[in-house]
Amino acid sequence: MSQQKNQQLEILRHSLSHIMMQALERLYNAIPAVGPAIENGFYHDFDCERQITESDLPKIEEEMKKIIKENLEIEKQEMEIGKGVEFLKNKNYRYTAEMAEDLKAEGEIKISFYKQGEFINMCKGPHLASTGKINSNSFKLTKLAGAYWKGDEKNKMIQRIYGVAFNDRKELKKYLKMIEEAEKRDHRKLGKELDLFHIDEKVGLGLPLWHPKGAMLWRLVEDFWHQEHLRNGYELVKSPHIGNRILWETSGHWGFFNESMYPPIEIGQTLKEKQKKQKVKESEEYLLKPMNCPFHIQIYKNSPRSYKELPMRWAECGTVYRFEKKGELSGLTRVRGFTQDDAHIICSADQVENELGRVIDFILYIFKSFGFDIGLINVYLSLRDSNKKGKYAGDDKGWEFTEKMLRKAAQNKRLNFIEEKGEAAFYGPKLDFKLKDCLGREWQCSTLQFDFNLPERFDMTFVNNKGEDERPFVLHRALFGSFERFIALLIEHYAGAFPVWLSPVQVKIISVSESHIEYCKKLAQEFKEKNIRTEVDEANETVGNKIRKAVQEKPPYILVIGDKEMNSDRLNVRDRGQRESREISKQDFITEVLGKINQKR
RNA sequence: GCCGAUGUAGCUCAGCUGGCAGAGCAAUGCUCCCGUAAAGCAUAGGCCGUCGGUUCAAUCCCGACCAUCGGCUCCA
Repeated sequence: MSQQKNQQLEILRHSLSHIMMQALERLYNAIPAVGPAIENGFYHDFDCERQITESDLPKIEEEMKKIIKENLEIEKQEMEIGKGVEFLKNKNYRYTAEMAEDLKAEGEIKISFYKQGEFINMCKGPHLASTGKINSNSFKLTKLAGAYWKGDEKNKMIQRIYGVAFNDRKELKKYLKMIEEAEKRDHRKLGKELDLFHIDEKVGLGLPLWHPKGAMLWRLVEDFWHQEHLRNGYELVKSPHIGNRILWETSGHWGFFNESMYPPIEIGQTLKEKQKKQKVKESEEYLLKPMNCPFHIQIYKNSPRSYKELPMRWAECGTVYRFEKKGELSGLTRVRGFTQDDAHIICSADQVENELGRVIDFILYIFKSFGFDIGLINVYLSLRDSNKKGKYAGDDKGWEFTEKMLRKAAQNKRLNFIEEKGEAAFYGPKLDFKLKDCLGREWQCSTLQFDFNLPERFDMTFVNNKGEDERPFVLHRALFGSFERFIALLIEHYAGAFPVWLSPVQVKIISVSESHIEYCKKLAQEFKEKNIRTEVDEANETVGNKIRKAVQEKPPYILVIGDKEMNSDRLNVRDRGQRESREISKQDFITEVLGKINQKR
């Protein structure tokens, strides 16, 4: 779509948001808060005594259509800011009034209002010329939500209604159909259908259990990860799941990360002693690790280091635990125990630039290997919000330097990134790569974090070529982010139809009748010895039914084995996505499958 | 954690205004021995998310809690 058309659509959506607000005011005397255009539609926040429910949406839509039909002219008016604030206060538009006051505090002199019929509110605009410009069939109110005023959970929660909007009914229908299709790719749905994983209440929320096929998928991803890291000059390290409180106090997690950490485990007695309520003799507190970095740093500190050893690139698939709020948990994309494909690069100041570049290249290579086009990935440079200094460790100078270096690295690699204030980690700025799930929600996967704080806190040093102690930098980076999240996005990306090298079952063999089962098993064994993952369906069912079930499991190849195959070296292959089968010699088939396995890029 | 919706068999879902809980698939057994998207018969499977309340009687009405889903906040 052209940029101009996009802008027009954005204006239409924004105007619709005002129309919805007008309807809400007419029907329920609601007080407006913010109401922007968003991707595919709009929303409007409002405060209202009545709790709006789903059953109210048709009525609101109807009122909106009435406003469209009234064809009210939308006019812009300007006011001196003091007068504007007064005006809004008189209307009891307390949220908009507060925003106007904020603008005033920032030194704004004038503010603009948009008026349509009896409805008038402060707004930057632009808007359509009149409400009648909108096609009544081109929008739909989709969902209700609560939202904190100004996005701060300390503030009051007000109500929000989302809508989707397009130029006409056809586009709207197309979009709704697309969403319906996308929902079929949902990893939570496919995880069940393909028997990959489940989350068990008895085990705990946000702690997924991987079934054999899911665990195989994980293993394949991890094997690839491992191989590529060795090729890229990394070494592996390994660390435990819990660490002494002192470690976390040193790292700063004890103070800066305590909202996301599980409370400590008291050590100094057994469970049995605790159950008997015996007194603890010597108590130590251990914490489940929310990050791997302090362990890697302790490995570094285990012996004196020389500049000749740098850079060190230490990687670990480390399982970490974070106590996420219940309402934030979601399938595999947001869990409480997850495995990061973590690595720490410890280097000197003059090596930083090169190392940052190498990591960016590695990230892009990994995405490409799993079929994610760079165009699908949103890149963010997450910076400190210098107004909220309590949230961050370290001095201004360090932040300025690291932010500058990271920005430069991203620019050098020609990344199309967006800068976001207030999104940095507590110990440094980061470059985040986010993928969209089937419903268009963004999830951070790769991250490259530039840390100048932990080296300080842990007093990391190396001896430079002048024989002096020097402080290294630490780059934290994850390519997948977490296996759980990345695999979730992989499942959705491929809609469960994984490329041959990633398929948990590559070849599904179906026996025509009882007499062929033995041969099928023999064939399967032969494939397995060639490292082709094979499964036989020997059920007492018709071929048609077994085909049907096999197709639902989405293996790349289905073989139907009967007399014909048993008495020759030919195989009958049905490729995924094809309704027609083909014939091929066994040898050629094996060569073909092995070729596909090696084809991963 | 907050706002809203939802919760019936392993899965997908029926179940009207309160009156003994239903189907298909899957499972198990038997029959059939079959060539590219559902063979036949039979059996088993339920604390209707949990706990309270109202009622002669609750899957159904009310309340609390738990979980899931969509948002908010937070985040890999």
